[in-house]
Amino acid sequence: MKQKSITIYDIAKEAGVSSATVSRVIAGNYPVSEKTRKKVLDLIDKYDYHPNAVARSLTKKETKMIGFVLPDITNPFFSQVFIEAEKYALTKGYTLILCNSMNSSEMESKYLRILSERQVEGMIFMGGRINKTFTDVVEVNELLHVLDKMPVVMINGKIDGLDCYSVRTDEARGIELVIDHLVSLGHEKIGLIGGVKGVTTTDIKVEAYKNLLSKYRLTFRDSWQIYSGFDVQTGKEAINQLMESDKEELPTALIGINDLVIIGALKACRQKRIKQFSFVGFDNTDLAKNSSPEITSVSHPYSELGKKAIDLLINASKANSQRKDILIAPYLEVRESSGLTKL
Amino acid sequence: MKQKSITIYDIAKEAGVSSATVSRVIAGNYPVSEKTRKKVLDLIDKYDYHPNAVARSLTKKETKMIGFVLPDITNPFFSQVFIEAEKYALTKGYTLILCNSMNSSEMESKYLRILSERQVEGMIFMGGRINKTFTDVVEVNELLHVLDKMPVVMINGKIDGLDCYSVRTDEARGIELVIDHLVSLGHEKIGLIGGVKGVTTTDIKVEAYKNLLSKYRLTFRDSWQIYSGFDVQTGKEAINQLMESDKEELPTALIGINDLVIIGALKACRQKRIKQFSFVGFDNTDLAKNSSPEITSVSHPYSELGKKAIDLLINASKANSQRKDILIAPYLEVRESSGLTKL
DNA sequence: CTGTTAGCGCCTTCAA
DNA sequence: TTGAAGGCGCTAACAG
Repeated sequence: MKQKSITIYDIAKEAGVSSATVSRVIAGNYPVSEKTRKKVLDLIDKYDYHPNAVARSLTKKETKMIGFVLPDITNPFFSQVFIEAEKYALTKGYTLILCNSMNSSEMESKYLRILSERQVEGMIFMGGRINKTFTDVVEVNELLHVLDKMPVVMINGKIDGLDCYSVRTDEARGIELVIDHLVSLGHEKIGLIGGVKGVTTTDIKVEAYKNLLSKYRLTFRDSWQIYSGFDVQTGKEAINQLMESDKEELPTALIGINDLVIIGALKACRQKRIKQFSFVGFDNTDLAKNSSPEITSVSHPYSELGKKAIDLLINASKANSQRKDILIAPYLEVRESSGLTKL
Repeated sequence: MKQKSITIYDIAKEAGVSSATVSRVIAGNYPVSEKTRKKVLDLIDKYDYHPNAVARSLTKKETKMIGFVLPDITNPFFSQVFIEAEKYALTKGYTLILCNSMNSSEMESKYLRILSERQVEGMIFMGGRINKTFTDVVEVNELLHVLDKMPVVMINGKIDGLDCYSVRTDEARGIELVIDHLVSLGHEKIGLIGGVKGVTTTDIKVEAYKNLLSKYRLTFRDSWQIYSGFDVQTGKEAINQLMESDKEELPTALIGINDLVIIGALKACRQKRIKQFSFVGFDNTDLAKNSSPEITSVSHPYSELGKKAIDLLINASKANSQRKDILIAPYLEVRESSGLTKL
């Protein structure tokens, strides 16, 4: 392996033209006579020549690379957005660099530096520091430095006072979809489990939940809205806590802050042989589809989120007329779990 | 945004030294007087200067980038390896470029070209063309071109006659772990469902399965080994097919080619109210853990696979003494599903 | 339509 | 211990 790589000069010399001409043939942006064009193309083919993107980046001061920072790509919630962004970026000639911060602020900082050194043309953030309601000053400062050099898009997150683009799922609308669905099935007592107070996505959902109950004049009990967390275990805990409250006044349907919480809740109910709840999850991950019973879930507009994020970055320099904040509606994927109790 | 970026020259000028000296301070590989060193470092700090990795790559002819090509990062089987590789690469100063081929040969080819142009120092392949038992000539030729320029590692796949590195899970050993486990639970009639004949991972498992049954003198029926596919639906189909065969001679335990197939099988059994099988999956994805019942599954050595792949690439140029093929043992994650039938 | 020239930002001899 | 100079491979004026 490792043969000396051939350059634009080698092609030029053998074709009896200058390197500039070869460059023009490749770029196709300036006129070249058909004859020399063909000669050059033949040689390019003969030697299987490929232009060196590093050299090109240095000259043109554009790398066609975008950094994508998220906590953990094994989480389908992130990977589904990422993959859509990648596919779309490819069609636009951009390459993404995925950076898994593993929820570590240090790793996130390290990646910020690396991406910056590698001269990416923009960064996309999803999860991590952009989802804290109370933000860390040092972390925000790092982002400010980045913003000095390139455009930034935040997906499903936002930090106040940071002048960057954002693309978000309209989660309040998601909760509305769920409640409409449950009400149409006859439910009037609806609970919300999971999440952590102070995390943006939780706060938005809880607020929407309360507003809608009030708007629809549905019953509300403090004990029906249970903060617990984001994983399976906390879903179980939420059920335990719920069942310890007044048995006379239990909800008939439960909305989960995400699918995992619902999976936990289902497990707890199965163990305790409880069959009195209908369930709706959030995120529409593969877990929802493959669970038994299959879980009705709010689906983020994954494809749109990914594409819009890329579009915003690519067009950031051109039109500063474009909207900086984009809100996209989710949709409801109805499956078995929301029809468990017949009312 | 987009301020003119400062260079090594700006630092040099203000420090009253040459750019070479600044370069030396940064690299730290040549002696520099303590006084100028400090002066330079102070300025670097003052201007928050970061060296331009693109320019460095061009001069040093090393990009510290590695391409990682796989079919679909939303599949946890791939993402778990990728993330381990990424974490490890980071500690070695390398950045990975993830390329999702979406099982499209065209996209895979396109990415090969892009990675090559971007001057990555090596490529890792997982899934896709490297898993076909019968290989496409054109596809192999493309890989040969790549091999001319850089080292290549294949994870859990191999193409004969291609001189590249490989890291694989010892899947035959995985099947042995499963059968040992099932035998220890008293099973003597064991089936294997899922997969497609001609796909390497299927072939390896089926062969190991047959060998071990014969070695342990366990009953074998042709109807107990059912090719069907790799997803939930095909798992259901396998059960349907199995139940149409001689009812007197059914297995008591079923091994799945992967977790999804077992999830499908569990669904089918629940629908038909069949309770006569124990189940073991393969891959140990989050689906296995979060399913009900939780699925016993063979876990790939995800972390080792990822790390070894990176190590092989990084050391490819140095020691050609290292082994080119590495086989790593999987382990069994025992959960509920293998204990469903008491014998 | 085509060649010449001057960088892009950095590293690495070679000389001092 | 330091500076000058050349070059990595390509592109973008500027001439012609």
